[in-house]
Amino acid sequence: MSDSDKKAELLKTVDPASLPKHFESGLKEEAWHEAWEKSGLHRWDPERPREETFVVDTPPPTASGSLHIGHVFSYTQADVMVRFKRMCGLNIFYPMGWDDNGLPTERRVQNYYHVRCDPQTPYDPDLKLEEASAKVRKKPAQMISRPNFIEACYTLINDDEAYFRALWQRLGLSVDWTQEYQTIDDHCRTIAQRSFRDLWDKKLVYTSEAPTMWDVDFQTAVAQAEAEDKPMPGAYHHIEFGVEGSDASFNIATTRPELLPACVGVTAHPEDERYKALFGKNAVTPLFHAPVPIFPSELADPEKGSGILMVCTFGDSTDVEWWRKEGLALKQLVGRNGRLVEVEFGDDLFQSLKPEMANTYYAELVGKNVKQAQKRIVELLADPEGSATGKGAPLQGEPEAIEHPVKFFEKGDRPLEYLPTRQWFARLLEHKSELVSRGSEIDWYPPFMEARYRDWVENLGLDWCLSRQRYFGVPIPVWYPLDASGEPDYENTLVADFDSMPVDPTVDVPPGYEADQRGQPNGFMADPDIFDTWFTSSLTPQISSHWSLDDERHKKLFPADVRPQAHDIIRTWAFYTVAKAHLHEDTIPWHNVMISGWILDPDRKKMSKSKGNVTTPMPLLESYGVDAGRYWAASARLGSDTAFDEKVWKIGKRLSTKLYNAGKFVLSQPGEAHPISNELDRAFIARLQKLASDCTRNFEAYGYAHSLQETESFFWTNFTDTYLELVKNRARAVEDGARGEEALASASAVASLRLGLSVLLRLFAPVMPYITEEVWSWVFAEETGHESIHGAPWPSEADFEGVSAPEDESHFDLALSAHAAINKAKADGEVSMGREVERMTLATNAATGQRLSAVLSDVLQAARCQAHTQVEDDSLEDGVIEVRDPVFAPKPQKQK
RNA sequence: GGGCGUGUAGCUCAGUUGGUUAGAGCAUCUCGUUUACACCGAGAGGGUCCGCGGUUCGAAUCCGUGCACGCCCA
Repeated sequence: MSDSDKKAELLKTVDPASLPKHFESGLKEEAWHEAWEKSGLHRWDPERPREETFVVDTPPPTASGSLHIGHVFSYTQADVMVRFKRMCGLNIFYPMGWDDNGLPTERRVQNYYHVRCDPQTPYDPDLKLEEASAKVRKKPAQMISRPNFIEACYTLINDDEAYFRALWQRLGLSVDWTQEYQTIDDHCRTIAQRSFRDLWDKKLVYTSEAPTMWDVDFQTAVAQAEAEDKPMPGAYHHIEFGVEGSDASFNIATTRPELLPACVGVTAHPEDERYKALFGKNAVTPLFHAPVPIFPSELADPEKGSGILMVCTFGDSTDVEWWRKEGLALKQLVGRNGRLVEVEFGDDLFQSLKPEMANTYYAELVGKNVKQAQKRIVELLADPEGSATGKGAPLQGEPEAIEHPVKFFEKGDRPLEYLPTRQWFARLLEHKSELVSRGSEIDWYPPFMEARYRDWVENLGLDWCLSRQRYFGVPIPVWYPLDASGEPDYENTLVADFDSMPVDPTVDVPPGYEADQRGQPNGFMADPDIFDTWFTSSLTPQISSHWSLDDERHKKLFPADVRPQAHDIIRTWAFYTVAKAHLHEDTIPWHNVMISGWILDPDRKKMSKSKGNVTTPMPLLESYGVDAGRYWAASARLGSDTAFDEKVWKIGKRLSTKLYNAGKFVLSQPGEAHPISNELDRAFIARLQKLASDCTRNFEAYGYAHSLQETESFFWTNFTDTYLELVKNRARAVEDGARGEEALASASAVASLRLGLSVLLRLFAPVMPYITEEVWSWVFAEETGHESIHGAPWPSEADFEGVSAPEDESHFDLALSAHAAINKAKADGEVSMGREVERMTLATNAATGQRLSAVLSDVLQAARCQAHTQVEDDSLEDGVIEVRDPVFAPKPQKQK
């Protein structure tokens, strides 16, 4: 034995017999999750500087929503990036929140317990609620007090959140669970209310009574971002109007005849010859005989209907525009509950040339909902008595059926109405261009998603309505003084002080007042409303950074590095978050946005509860293992919608199994530590090095899917199926008694296999945290001193420093080709790959033959070739190896 | 109607700045049990790269146009 041999360190190995036959994913997932929690691996270190920190602005899921496979998809994609950054040595700040305030929770509570909140009902401290049975659901909902309702909300969200938390932990999201929050908790209330106060001080919020989109079932205002168009069947009703002081008449076309009593004007295009003569005159409505002004407007489309139309308060957003611009009367017809309110024709507002007739007709409509009222008024319009001209029934012909877009609250069941109500707004319209440029300061992945953001901002038509007439949310921290007659004075709003927050204005008293002045003349009243949920969730970066509460922490965590989210909420969550950061601190909220695609069902349809095509994750995770699910999620590039395909989970599981087995083999090879010296080994390492640098480049551009694909393909085609087979015999030589040069060559193979495995495991680690951790723990944990692979360094130049470059990198491909050529010969001969080759001829051109000699011995050993002849055939192309006249040994007898 | 995206093997998807004969996995067929792995391996077949037109020595890739699908917005 030489001196160097004596000094050589014996490698730590694993005994394959001691390991279970298969990777037991369920058991191991639980065990590793516990280990990670215990070691604090995912914990943020507040002591390290900002430059070394990677801050994630995690989406707080709506815990009351249904859990489906799309969650696994997008949250995994974020976690894969986080795990990469952690291995790059960054101090990860990865919090988790629950978006539990607001309407989704209320709705779930209403359904689950079959209750409704009634602010007039007194609090019942002994109230016990149970999940409503089918029988109970048939009866009217139980009315409960506001505090009882809010208690019920808390009970339910805690259950829902526990369920989500369990999934996240199972999924292996490397979240720092010490940084958990709920958007309803006191901390978030404080941040949200302070946000309001800050905007108030900057004169960026205001209250006004203005027509606002209103959901008649939830009885709350909604913002532009929450409204969506749905195609609905409707019908043009052609109705004859008269002209005051003349025999003239014209027909308007409307889809909302029930708003005829609220008609406040008539308009047509200024260039429309048919109606030019009418501008400046008054029209007279049928049935109600109300005189209303006829005015020109560019917004009237001469091609649509008859080209002339009635303006009502309010049929749609254009009505609001005309009403504002022309200073028209406000005849509000639809009440907050969606029913037609009582009005009296003949007074100053509801003018009528025939008040008695008008009131008789209107009596048929009052109290009806919009749909019922429409049905009735169409009947009334068939009455010739109601005509404004005396020329017969006002309704001209049959209604003409059409399909047209109707605005709905995204969570609502009936069309939105426009109601003038007092609401709070944030000034966004005047900041549109700045918000567009903020968008371009952010790096979007994929880049085209920025266009979605920009389009939305550029098309904003309304300021942000941020008050909601609901219960379970953050209260608007505002009171109004009451004058001597007890009427609120909205001009002198009392906004809570920064330091007093969080406040509940329905309980707390504004500065300068006493509690007993609540509701009294010259006293005060609370604003009863809560914030739009987005008002709070647009502050997630500030909630995590403790904005306004801890400056030092805030500086370390804001702006964040990345916002992961899906593309459906660019107009809401992403947009409002950018707006808040801009308005509060004149900056962007994060430097990067990664936008996940959606999971569609196998027919490429959106998954939704109502369609019944939702896939739930737990059973899949149970049968394929978490790593397989993560593999599926990480196979999809950012931004691309993907049809759900269980096959991909199967492939993930196969990969996990292969890693387990390859790890078992490589790490069971005994030997001493020696450098990688063999040419084939060095050529392999050169390839590996290139792979590692490609993966790093891809990951840095959020191309985790590309990295995974390359790693997987390398692992299979350059490692397990080939390189590993080629060097297997050489690696085992030491066991078989090799000495001297042979022993060093053997050690080179073992070292190279181990380096290959170590690098590949780390490249896979962000995607498949469990199997890679398992294999890592056998040997590498101790050997490297990095107890967890997820705390080990991402593969870099440092891993390859001790390995000298091969003479010729292409030796690797050549060895693979030779191996493949012999395999093909065996396949053609219908013998097993393990069959010995007694003799064969290898044909190559001269140059290839020369190069082949550098790696031939491994190839021949792997192919179990006893004898061979090499011939030159210059008709063969470079790199091509042909096996000629192979003679296989007889099949060995089976041994008992 | 406007914007964005997608269209490649039976299926799910790669395909970089234009560059040999367009790839992978699954599925199919044939063969093979070998001491890491049968939750395996070897081999084979399978393509009008949505259509049309253009730029170019050369187009899945660039340009124009049409079609289909999805999403966002009117």
